Amino acid sequence: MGKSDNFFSQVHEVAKLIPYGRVTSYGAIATYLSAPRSARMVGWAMNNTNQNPDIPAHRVVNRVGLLTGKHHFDGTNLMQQLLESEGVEIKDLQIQNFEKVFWDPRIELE
DNA sequence: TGAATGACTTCGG
DNA sequence: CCCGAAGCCATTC
Repeated sequence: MGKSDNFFSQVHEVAKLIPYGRVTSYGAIATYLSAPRSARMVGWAMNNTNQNPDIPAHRVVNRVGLLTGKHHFDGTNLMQQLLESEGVEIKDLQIQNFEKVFWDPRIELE
C-alpha cells in the first residue's frame, strides 16, 4: 500500500456516490475511471475495503446484474438482503428490472 | 522470476 | 442467443 491506492481511492469515491436503491457494475466504474481493462481490479478494490460501512460494496454487480460478489460478504445471503432492504428486487442472484435500477457513473456523473 | 488467481468483459463460433 | 475461450492486470505463492 502506498501511492498506488489512488486507483482504489477513486473506486471508493465513485462507489460512495451510488444512490440508495441503485446499482452499478465493475466495468462501468472502471471505464469511468479511464481504465476499461481493469474491471477485475474494481472488484479487488471492493474486497480490500468491504469492511468500510461508508462504501456500499453491495451495490456493485457484474454487467448483467448478477450478484457475483455475494460470497465475499458474511453469511450466505447478506449482499442480497442488503439490496432487498433498499427495494431492489432479486431472483436467483439476478437483479430484476436491472436497466431501471442501473446507475451509470459515465452518464450520471459526467 | 514465473505461474496461478480472480467481486470482469469482450469476442467468436 | 448461448457457450466457451481469450484478454486483462494487480496481487499472491
